[in-house]
Amino acid sequence: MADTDAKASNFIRNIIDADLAANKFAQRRWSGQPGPATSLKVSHGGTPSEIDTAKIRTRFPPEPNGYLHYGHAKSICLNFGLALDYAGACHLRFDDTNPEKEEQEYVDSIVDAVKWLGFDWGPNLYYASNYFDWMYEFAEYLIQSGNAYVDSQSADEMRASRGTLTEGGKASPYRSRSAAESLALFRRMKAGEFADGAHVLRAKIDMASGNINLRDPAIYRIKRATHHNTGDKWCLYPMYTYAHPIEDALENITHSICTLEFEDQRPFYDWLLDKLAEGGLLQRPLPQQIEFARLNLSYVVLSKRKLIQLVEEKRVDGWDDPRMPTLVGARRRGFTPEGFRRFAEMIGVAKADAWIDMSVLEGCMRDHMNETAERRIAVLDPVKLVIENYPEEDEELCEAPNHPQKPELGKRPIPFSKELWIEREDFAETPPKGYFRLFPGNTVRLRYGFVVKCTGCVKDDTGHITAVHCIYLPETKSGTPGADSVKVKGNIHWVSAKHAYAAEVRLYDRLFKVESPGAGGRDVIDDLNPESKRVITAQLEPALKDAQAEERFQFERHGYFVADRIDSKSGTPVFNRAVTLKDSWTAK
RNA sequence: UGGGGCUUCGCCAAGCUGGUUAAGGCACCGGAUUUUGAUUCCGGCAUACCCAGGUUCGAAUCCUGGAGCCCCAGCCA
Repeated sequence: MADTDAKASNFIRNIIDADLAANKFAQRRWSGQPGPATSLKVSHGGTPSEIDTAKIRTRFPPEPNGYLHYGHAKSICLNFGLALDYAGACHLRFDDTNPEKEEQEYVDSIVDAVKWLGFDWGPNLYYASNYFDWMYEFAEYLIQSGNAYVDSQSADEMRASRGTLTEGGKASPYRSRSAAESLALFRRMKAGEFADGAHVLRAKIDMASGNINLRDPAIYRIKRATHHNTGDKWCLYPMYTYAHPIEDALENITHSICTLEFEDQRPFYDWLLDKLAEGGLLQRPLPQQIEFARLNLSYVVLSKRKLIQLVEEKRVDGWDDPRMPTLVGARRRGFTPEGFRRFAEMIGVAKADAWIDMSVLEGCMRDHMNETAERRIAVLDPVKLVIENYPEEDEELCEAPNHPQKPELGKRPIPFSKELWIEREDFAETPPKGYFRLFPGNTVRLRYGFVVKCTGCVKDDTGHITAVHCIYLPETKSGTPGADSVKVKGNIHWVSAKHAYAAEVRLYDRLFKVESPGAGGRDVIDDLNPESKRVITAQLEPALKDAQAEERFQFERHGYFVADRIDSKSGTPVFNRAVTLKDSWTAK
């Protein structure tokens, strides 16, 4: 994955370049562990802290409350990619400050997903919840320095006095409470003396600010819930707004990259860290928050609420359904990590709201698998082809290259006999204009086999074609001197009927049939593509019987398929279609 | 005049410390190769940068005014 080509410029790289040119981070120290400035004077081992050797530090900070999706892939590639390019480090950090929503199951799946995408956080796997003690101490400092107070209004009262988008808010009657009184109350909150919601700790900033986030945001709330990591140690938990900047600072993050909706939060981010640095609690330079536009993909929904709906209403087969835009789903679908990385590179990073067409992602997957997937033959909609002049009991081997552009991947034998399966759509009794496959009187090559001439077809009482007939030209076998003695335009694939492996194949297509599912107030359910999943029994070349779970192939003239990692059994793989081949014929 | 942000080819996106023929990718359209109607290759593809004024020898880049779109009133993240 060593990318030597210059990366496309973007505004974040420009910021980093400027920071590095100014030597902004040269004196940062890092003891090897996250911690406040006070812990940096000497490291935990008792020796002086070292200069941070990571040129930059970024982080991917998911909340473990759901499965990662395509949108996260963009952020992961961005953060880890930047760290790689700049000889920095990227931390995987669980932003687990709300125990009511978070579960171990999700942290496990997130770890798997990031690994699967090909990234490595080394020793830098962290949990916000491990910083709760420091966050608490910092909060006491804020109270003592007059920058925070305990508010005893109800949630409703707080909302009412916060004002509106166009009018400032009014101060809480508790805003003028003395630091000593707030501190005492805060300690009692920690000790569990109050019911949930009875009090809240608020930063004291500016109730009249045009930016609502600066109107004394709540930073700690009482919440009795068992935390997946800290258990029942705490009954009050920090809010994201307060916790996130501190997490970044404790971890020496240089560039804290997040999505646009947090832009209004940045003034608070800076305010908080500045106050704490003033108090000697954090080292400077402080991390800086940088916002970029999140991924919007056509034909896809990425909102957690809607994804949950799909799963709960059983519109899909779970979170890892190959049609789901989750990373676990993508993996089962046969999408590749390289494809995602290519996609992230291709769409770039900017601040303008952009809609990327799903076909771009599909194209990236196609590109990558075109380079890497071995070719195999599969007949998805089989109809018999009977070779009239081929002896009944005979059979012979033909040879097929595993990759047309990579001879080093070798060849494999495929058996040939009198009765073959071919694709129903490769025969036409009356061919449309421009059609150059099988039709009465026409010759085509059976790919890697012989040239055959179509003699007609057989139908049942209802007019349904049950078999196609042809004669073969024995001297035209692929790889023999006479192979090219007969020129043909058409080239179709086939599988020997008596040697074929009949397998379950799932043909997946886009989950939604419209560009913006759920737009205009519609229920996303109404926009579901009824043909997003078709399960068929296909006739595959015998070699495919040995496919290993998660092995990917190009089924020639069809697309890219993967042996399902869950349902494949040894000797009986089941295949999922990841994406079709580009088709400029049926597109017409 | 609540606050913040965005607007460059069909889709992304460089460029924005003023002077380039306005990068690059994807898509698309030609043509060549091809035992995948795939791939690959070669060629084409913005006198134009949301609009209107202004400054300047010169503006996508600076100034003024305007338009459109997105985000914010959780004790969610």
